[in-house]
Amino acid sequence: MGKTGKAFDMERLFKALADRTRLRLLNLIGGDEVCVCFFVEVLGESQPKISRHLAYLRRAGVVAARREGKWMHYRISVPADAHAARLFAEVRAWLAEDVEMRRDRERLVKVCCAVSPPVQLQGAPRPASIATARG
Amino acid sequence: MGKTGKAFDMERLFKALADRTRLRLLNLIGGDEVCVCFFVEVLGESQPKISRHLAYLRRAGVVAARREGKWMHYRISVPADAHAARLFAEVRAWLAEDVEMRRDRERLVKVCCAVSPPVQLQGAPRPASIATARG
DNA sequence: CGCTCACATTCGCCAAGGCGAATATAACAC
DNA sequence: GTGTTATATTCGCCTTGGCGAATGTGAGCG
Repeated sequence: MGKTGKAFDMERLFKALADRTRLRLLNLIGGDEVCVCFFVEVLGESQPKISRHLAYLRRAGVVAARREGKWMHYRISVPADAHAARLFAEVRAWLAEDVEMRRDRERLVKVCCAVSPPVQLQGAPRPASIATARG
Repeated sequence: MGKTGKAFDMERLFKALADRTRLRLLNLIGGDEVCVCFFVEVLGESQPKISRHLAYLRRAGVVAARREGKWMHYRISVPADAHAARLFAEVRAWLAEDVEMRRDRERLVKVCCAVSPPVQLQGAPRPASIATARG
């Protein structure tokens, strides 16, 4: 439950969705678990900016983080409330069809599968589903 | 189309939904056409506050207004974009189940059907569906 | 015309939050 | 311990937007 005692805070959810960078992040995560360094590389935004928006999404309860050594992986955290979950799924389906969002995902795949990735990404753990679909 | 040339501006939609007063207004409108004076009465907020939030919703393209003499009626304006429309329907279904939102609608019905309504509301045009279901 | 009613807008103030720049922290290597 | 890497947080500045209070506007009435 949120701080107000409600099952899920609608206002807080919509505030979290009311920013293009955060929508791009949610889109890049998709059904996977993605390392921060990929967000920075693919979106071409500063690392602190990415990190701040990820923190905002975490506070809103729509993503969760997992540490793996130096790296942090982010994944979608589906809301417990049924209506919130349906709505969230709707949002992600919409994102999946947006032009800019498609381009972002294409860049993510390209960066993940590159034979010689950017220097900053050498050794970074790849998103599972993309790395698997590599061959 | 929005100013950016996109079919529907997701960010703008979510900004419009990221405020409790605006969510309460959308909920009160429902599938109907409601006069501003009822919003003021039912929500117990100042008239300028209500009017400002209605203007915000209008700019975001989610409500439309119609003048009838001195009165202004607001109704939902369903987005043309299919994904936006589905998402918007999802939001309204969610609103319909929220406790505070239910209370608001009950107050609206009560005020509309009152034998001796508040002075400010005497002669105000009632929402069609509620007035019809009166008997 | 003036007056009133219903609503919209403007103004001044304040808090939330977006940004780049700098700094802090956590984990690993040595 | 030092140093480096990956990520998080803080700081100062600026814009957005919420609020109450005051004012503006448009429609009807006499």
